[in-house]
Order: sequence, then C-alpha cells, then structure tokens
Amino acid sequence: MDEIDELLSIRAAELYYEENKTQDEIGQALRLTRWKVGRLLAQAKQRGFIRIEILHPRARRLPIERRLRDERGLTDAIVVSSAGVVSAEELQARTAQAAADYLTALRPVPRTLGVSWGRTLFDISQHLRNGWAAGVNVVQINGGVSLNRRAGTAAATAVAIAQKGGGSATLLPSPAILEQLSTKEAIESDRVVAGVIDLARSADAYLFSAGAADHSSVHVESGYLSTADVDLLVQKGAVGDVVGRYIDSDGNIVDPALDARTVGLTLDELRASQLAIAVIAGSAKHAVADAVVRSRLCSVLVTDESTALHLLDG
Amino acid sequence: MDEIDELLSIRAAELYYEENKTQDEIGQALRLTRWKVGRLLAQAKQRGFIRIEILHPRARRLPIERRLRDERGLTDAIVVSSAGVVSAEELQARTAQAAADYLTALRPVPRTLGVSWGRTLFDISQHLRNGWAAGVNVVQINGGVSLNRRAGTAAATAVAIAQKGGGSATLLPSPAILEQLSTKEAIESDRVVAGVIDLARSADAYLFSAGAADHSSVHVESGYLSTADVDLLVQKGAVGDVVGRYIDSDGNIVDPALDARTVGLTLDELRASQLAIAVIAGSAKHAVADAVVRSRLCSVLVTDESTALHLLDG
DNA sequence: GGTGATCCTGCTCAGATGAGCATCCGAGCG
DNA sequence: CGCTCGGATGCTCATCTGAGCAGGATCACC
Repeated sequence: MDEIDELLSIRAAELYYEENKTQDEIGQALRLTRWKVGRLLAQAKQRGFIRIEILHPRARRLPIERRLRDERGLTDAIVVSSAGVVSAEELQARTAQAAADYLTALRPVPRTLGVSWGRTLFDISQHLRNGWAAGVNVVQINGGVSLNRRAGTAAATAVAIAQKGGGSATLLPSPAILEQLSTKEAIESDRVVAGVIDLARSADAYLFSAGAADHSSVHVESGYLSTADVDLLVQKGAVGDVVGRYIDSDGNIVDPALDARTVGLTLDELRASQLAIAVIAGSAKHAVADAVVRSRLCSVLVTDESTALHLLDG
Repeated sequence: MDEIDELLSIRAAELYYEENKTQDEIGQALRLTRWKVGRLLAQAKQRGFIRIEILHPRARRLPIERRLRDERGLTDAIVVSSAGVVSAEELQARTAQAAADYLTALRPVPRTLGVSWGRTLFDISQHLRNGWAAGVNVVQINGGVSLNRRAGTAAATAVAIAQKGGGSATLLPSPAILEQLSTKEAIESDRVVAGVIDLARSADAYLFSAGAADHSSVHVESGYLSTADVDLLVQKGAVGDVVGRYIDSDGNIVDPALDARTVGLTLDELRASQLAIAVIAGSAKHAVADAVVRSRLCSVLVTDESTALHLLDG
C-alpha cells in the first residue's frame, strides 16, 4: 500500500465513520469506485488506523478474553475495559462489578460457594444484587477474623454474599496465620473448624482474589505479618498471596514454614477444584495474576484490560 | 432507556464491533430479534458509548471542521486529530502538514501568495512538496529579516515556499518593529519597501500564523521586544500577535503606538482579503486563535482538535 | 520482446442493514 | 370497564456492503 492509498484510506475513513456517508458517496467525492472505497476502509481497519472503543463501565474486552482462554488455558476469562478509567478505585469497582455479574450469570448455580476475604471480595459482595441466586450457601475458605481493624469485614463479606444469594454463610472462626505451628494444628483439630474446612473442601466453586506482596497487603494491615516479614518473603521470591498463602512467580509456596501456620484450604486443594474464580485487578497485582494463571490456581479469571495484556505479553 | 437495555446495548456493541458478529447472530446470542439489536446499537452510538477514532498523523476531524464553518463563520476549516499525539512538536508537525496539504489542494491556485514568517510558517514550508504548485509567487507581508538569530529563517521560509511552488519570492527588507516611528515611516517610504508592500496588498491569498503573548514569542527571541515589553502588552490585554501586531481578545490593536512602528500589512488589510489562511496550533495559542477567528482576521483556519474545541466552547 | 506470476480492478450476487410502517402492549383516564 | 395514546415491537422493502470471481494491467525474469 503506497502513501497515496494510505491517505485515501484515511480520507475515506473520515467520511465513513465521522460523516456517515455511504461508500458509494465517498467514491463520488474521492473519484473512486465504491469497491475501491470498501477495500480502502478494510485496509484502514486491518492496519489499525481505525480504533473502536466501547466507553462504558460495564464494557468488556471479548477479544482479550478469548486470547486468555486460548493461550493461557483458562476455562473462562472476563476482562473489563480500562477505556476512560481515571482512578485505580474505578478499575477495582469495574472489576468487582464484572465478577458479581459473572457469579449472577453462572450456570449451574453452585450450591456451596467457597470464598476468601479482602478488599476485592468485599467489593464484589457489595456489587451483588439481592436475589442474585436462590439459595447459595457460602463458606469461608481461609481464616481471618477478629484481627482485622475494620471489625468483621471478612465475616461481612461472606454474610452479604450469602444473604443476597438467599443462603447462609459459614464462617471459619480462626486467624489467618498463627504464630506457632502447634497452635495452628490445635485450631485445625477443633471440631467446628475442621467441620468448616471440610465443608469448604466440598464447595462447588471458589471465589477468591490475590494480594500483592508489598506493605499495603491486608496481612500487614491486619497485623498477621510485619512489613519486615513481607520484605523477607519478597526476598525469597514472593509475588503475592492467594488465600493467605504466599507464592513465587511459578505459583510455588515461598515459605513452607509460614504456609504450615496458615489456616484454610491449601493451594493444591484449590487447584483440584472444578471451578476456581480468581478476581485480580490493578497494576500492583500484575505479577501475582501471572503466577496464579501460570500455576493454574484458577480456572476462571476476572481482571482488567491492562493486567490481561500483561498476562498475554509474557 | 432503562438499565437492562443499556447493558444489552453494551453487550451487543462488544459482539458487533469487537467480535464482528452480524446483528442477526447477536440476536440469537442475546435472545433478541435482529431489529432490536440494530436499535440497541444505534442507541449505543447515539448515547456516545461507541467511540470511533482514526489514528493517523494525517487524520482530520470533519465534524469539528463543519461546526467551525457553521458556528464561527469561516469559509473553511481544517482540524487535525490529536488522537495519539504525544508531544507538542508532533501536533505542530501535523498542523503544518495539514496546512501544506490545504495549500497544495487550493483551487484556484493563487498567483501571488502573501506569507508571514515564524516557526509555524517555516514548518509549513518544509512540509510542502516540490511542485506543490506551478508558478506561485510569494511575497512577505511583514518585516522581520536580519535580527533573527537563526539567520534568514524568515527569508528561507518564503523562498522555500516559492521555489517548491515553481515561482519566486519577494522579501520585505525591513525589521519587524522599529524603535522610532520616524524610522519606520522612512523605511516604508523607501521605493523598494513600498513596492513590496504594494505587491503584498495585491496578493490573492495570505498565509500566516499567530504568536502567543508570552516570553517564548519570536519577537522576544529575535530581539524586537523585551520580556518586559511583552509583560506590558499582556497587561494591556494582549493575547498574541498576528503578522507582528499584538491584539486583545476582540482582535483590536493593543498598543497603537507600537503598532505604528510595525512594518507590513495592517490587520484591516488582512481582514479585507478574500482568502486569509491562519495556521494556529497548540494549547498556548488558544486565546490568540479565538481572537483571530472572532475578529474575522482569517477566512480559513488550520488548527488542531483541542484548539478547535476551545473555539467552539466559548 | 516474450512469458508467467502477481496484483489490482470492476463486476455479480448474496447477505447485512436501516428506514419506514402496521401492530401490539400497557399506562393513564374518563 | 372501556378508551385513547405513546412507545416499543416485528415486519417489508430498498439500500448498502462484503465475498468471490474474471479480466486486465504490471512487473520480474528470461
């Protein structure tokens, strides 16, 4: 395609897309046949001169979703558009909304849904509509009550999801991480706790997020880890955590001793599940998102456009 | 349109624009008739959810051009797209290119073209192609030789435009602004100078830019004005200059005494012309551009998208 | 200069789309 | 309870558009 044709294709595109002329009219204006105009427009598209964006908080990027499914082996992928996003909060909100939409449309409806907790999960619970399902029971899959400053966020999340879904919530009454392995083992052998974890293992689907390995982590905020602990984990290669368990870029446990003191479903149990929905958004979580997908921790990923593109670049 | 339809229109738009499905296929996917799909897409467009951009340095914004013609009474308007522009330089280059294109396509071809000088005009001269016209003579319409640091920029501009257009250039051998009114009058009464100005008055078309009233002005750079002079002009309401003459936001001369010492065509002579092409780009020149258009100093405006939108906002 | 390959052009034709219209549905009202 | 009216719905039909194809120009290579 020479420069003349390139320019003509631009002129044609202006008349076609901005002035709503027919290809025939454009042909008359530019002294071309309408077939030539059609071909110029096709070339303009194909060469990327035409960008069509859907500007809406609920807009998704289907081509990227397809690539994620095909190239990264996901069962399903939901990618929200970043077009016109001004703040990280808005991106979080859009992603949470998309996750809520996905859950609502999910068929068959899971009878038992295992959930983690955190900022993202809370957002999702808030975006779900009353009656999003009829009778979904929710069970927490990792510990994390009481120490949280905003008391009961973890519990409130599970309860909200369950209530709006017409079911009940089963909470895991345990800290996320214990200081002594013996305490952790003692807690896990408690009949109630063991029962909840058994229930969690039997869930039809899991919904969880991932945290970045940095000082803004909820584990730091909640007091389970110190900033020094996190620095150490990063030194060992940690890119983030999933259900409280820190992983490196290959999805392997970074610190087995720490992991042994962490209460809840193990990553392998998560991996074995039929339906594991990870909701991960924001540029800070690109690395964890990659580790989660790479190590097949999730079968479904809900994320934002830029994270998705990061996953596809690698 | 309720929320359900809004969401459906977004889903339909995704399938239509990103997945290249037909409206019929979308209808099957979303359980709608194809007519409903067509209406949803029309609404999505009409409500601004669909943005189509033409990404190309030569892309123009025809709808904005039309509005400029209709709402601001211009004979013609050329608006280059700012889509994908990263630097102010690129915007300048795009606008200069558009001006060169406009000149090249101009019919009837002017026999004599009056030009000013400056950064923008120089850029235009560089973007013109050899043989852009067959025999266009160029005449400078305002003074400005010799003091310029990059010696001969003003002259080089006129000469390049003329040479590439197969004609010859007539330079105005005078400074832009003189320190004494008497000197200015003496220069203007010089036979050669008077002859050039007469020739300039008889030009078929004028091509000029405008400068912002700030310290980066070419008049400061060239030594015709001090920064203090400019500050004073701004105090008096100056928004910028056209062919060396400083105007306020209504297009009136700000400092008649200074104006009287300025050599070249007067603004009223410019206003009286059949074809006056102003080329003004960049956010620093929004105010001058507005003054130029408002006071009808130009009949044709070549500018960038954001400047054009600024003109239409007021 | 001949020859084949390649690309481009303008065409036919079928499928996709938008305008306009009759019909239907539900809200509001007597 | 029946009536009217505005808006939505599904249709017909004309127009627009893209796929595929045959003929012709162009070019490299012999």
